[in-house]
Amino acid sequence: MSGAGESILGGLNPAQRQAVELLGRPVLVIAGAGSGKTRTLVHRVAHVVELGVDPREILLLTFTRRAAAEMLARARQLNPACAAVGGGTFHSLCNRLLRRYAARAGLMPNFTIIDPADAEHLVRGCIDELGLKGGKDERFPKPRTVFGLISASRNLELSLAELIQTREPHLWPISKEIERIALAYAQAKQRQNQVDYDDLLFMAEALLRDNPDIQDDQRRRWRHVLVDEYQDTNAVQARLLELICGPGQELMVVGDDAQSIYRFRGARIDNIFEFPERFAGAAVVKLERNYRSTQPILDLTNAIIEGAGQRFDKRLFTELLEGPKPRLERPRDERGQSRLVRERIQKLLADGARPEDIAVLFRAGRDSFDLERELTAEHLAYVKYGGLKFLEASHIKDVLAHLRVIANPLDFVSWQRALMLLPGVGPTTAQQIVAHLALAAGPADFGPRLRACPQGKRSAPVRQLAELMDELSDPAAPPLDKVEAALEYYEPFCREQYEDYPRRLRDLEELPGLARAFGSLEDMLAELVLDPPAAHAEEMGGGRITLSTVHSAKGMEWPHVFVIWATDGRLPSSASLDDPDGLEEERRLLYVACTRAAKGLLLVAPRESFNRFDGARDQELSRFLDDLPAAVMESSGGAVFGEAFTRLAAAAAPDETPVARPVAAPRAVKEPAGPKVGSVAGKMALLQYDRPFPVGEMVSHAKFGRGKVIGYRGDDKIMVHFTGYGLKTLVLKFAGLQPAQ
DNA sequence: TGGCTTGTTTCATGT
DNA sequence: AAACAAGCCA
Repeated sequence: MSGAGESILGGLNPAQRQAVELLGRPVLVIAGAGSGKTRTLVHRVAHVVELGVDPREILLLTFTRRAAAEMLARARQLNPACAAVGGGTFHSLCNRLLRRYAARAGLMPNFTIIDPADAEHLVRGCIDELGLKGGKDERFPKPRTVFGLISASRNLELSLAELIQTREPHLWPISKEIERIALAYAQAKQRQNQVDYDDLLFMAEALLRDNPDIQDDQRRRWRHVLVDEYQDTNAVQARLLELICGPGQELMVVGDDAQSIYRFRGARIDNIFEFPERFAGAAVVKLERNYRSTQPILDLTNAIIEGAGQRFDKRLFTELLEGPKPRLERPRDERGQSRLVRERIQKLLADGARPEDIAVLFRAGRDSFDLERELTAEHLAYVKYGGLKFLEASHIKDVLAHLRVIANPLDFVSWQRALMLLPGVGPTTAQQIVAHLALAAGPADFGPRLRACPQGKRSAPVRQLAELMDELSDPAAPPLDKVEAALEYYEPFCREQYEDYPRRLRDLEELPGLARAFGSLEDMLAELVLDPPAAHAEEMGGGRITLSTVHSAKGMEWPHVFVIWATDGRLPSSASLDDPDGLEEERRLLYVACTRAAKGLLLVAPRESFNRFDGARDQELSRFLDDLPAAVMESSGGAVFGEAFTRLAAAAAPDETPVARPVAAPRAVKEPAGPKVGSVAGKMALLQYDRPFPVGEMVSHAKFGRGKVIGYRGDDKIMVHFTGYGLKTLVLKFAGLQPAQ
């Protein structure tokens, strides 16, 4: 065994090796971006299997199912026995627990899991039911807003009243009504045997907390627990971990506070900081050596994160010194951006890069629409992650609705959806039919009841639906057969309803392939809701460029990365500009985006964007890039600072005819042109008078020796790249720098 | 009355 | 793109 063990540990650096081998106490691994975090987790799994631990007693909790699958595949390569390791997300673990102990959790075992879109439907139903529509003039908040509050209140574990006061103060007068909706929503879920994402966590927590025998059972079941992306867990998830992991079990959590990007969903960076208190005797291991990126890329990312209030101090360093500097390009507009990115991609491909080596990252799903058009026109194949999900597309939901009512006959939301597809059936008629169906004893009863109700007697389409239900309710039929029956039934509706039906029918073709993997309809639906496949995910291996939101790109890396829309208002998103904590998260988001790059990084920030209301609007460079030292980036117009200067000059010069800007009253917009220009001018002054060492010059420091001035941060700090110590930010007043020859 | 059509509005991030 | 409101028609 020692031979194999050696080979597993062989390629690890000392810190990684320590994390892999440390047993007998809880371990917190602080893993900087690209520091071999996944490698460490995978090797630890394989290592303990080598030591003789039964792989079925190992639990690997990750942020997405995709991450779990990838890690387990890698572990299997090290040792085939790792195939039996248990892996998944907190949500999927909770799902399994709740199905197994449904009765004791107060559920029926065939409960359906609803996604936020379903939840909003339910909430809308509750608002109607309570008669809260509001009069002519007064507008009641949208279901989306109300559900957002309900979910936030649960994730942050604050009362609705508190949340409304701080987050949506204008809704304060109707907070009582919102509380009534929240209650009605909870009751509706219970009546319909449904569970939302938040319920999965809280109900599993209650199950473990209130049933010591189940908790013991879990604690005995898992000898080893490993948790990835711990910085993005929320309060319940941390408590669940405490419930599952007692003394005597081996626990390792891995995270990076600089990469926490799910605050909006209740993630607590503090879970990391509190780990040593909550798990007594914990050891902390830091992984600081970066294996992914070249030094020029790290110089940029270190500079970006420098401005954040980081608490676990890490110094990322690498030995990959060679490589081009990250570049910044400022095309005129979105089309220019798309063309530029497309051309650079074609150049990379011509130079021998593979499509799968290239990724384009962005803040929001829609930020890539124009680029997608450009890539499609040039026949460049891509996969897109994030944004609209496969499951959220209405045609997919339509088909699944028919299957969901079979799995859970109480799922009236799905009934409503299925019925409203029929010609002549709108909300009211659907409601009437549902009233008849609610009396059904089970799926086998649906067909007869549909035929017997008044609408069924009159309408041929309703009778067709009845036939489908007869077919679907056969308990012996495998999920695949049911999916195919539902697809066959739905196809004509799809052709009828959607102009772009060929694309949608192609999407639907994915379903049978997914169904094959599952033994029961319930399992299939649950997995599908918890881990929706990426849109247009066609067969792998064909070699496709990746398009991804920054969130979905977490944990991934590519040799060549493009970050598009690096402008103020997109990244940072305009929605977070007035919230300092939200803004901090935007900075980390840009950090995560840039640290995905191994060799090449290109940031693109169009100079203007167009939208229907305001016409063309000038776009400022993202504030996180604007205040960066010039030397960490190259841009086509020279240094970044030159960029700002060009802008200043352009603003001062009376431009051509004031371009067709709508005369209609502009909406109240922040950032009037004046002060912004003023601040740029202020910067120029600083450069001249307050910055004693020119960028690019060599300086010397008592402790760090010789280094090159990379740039300044604000008025009082200087950034210097020291030979042997890497990039440092020093307070000018105290640094005692001397010019060096 | 209820369903359907048309125009308007709005749109992070994701388990 | 899809949800919503308003107005039209059976």
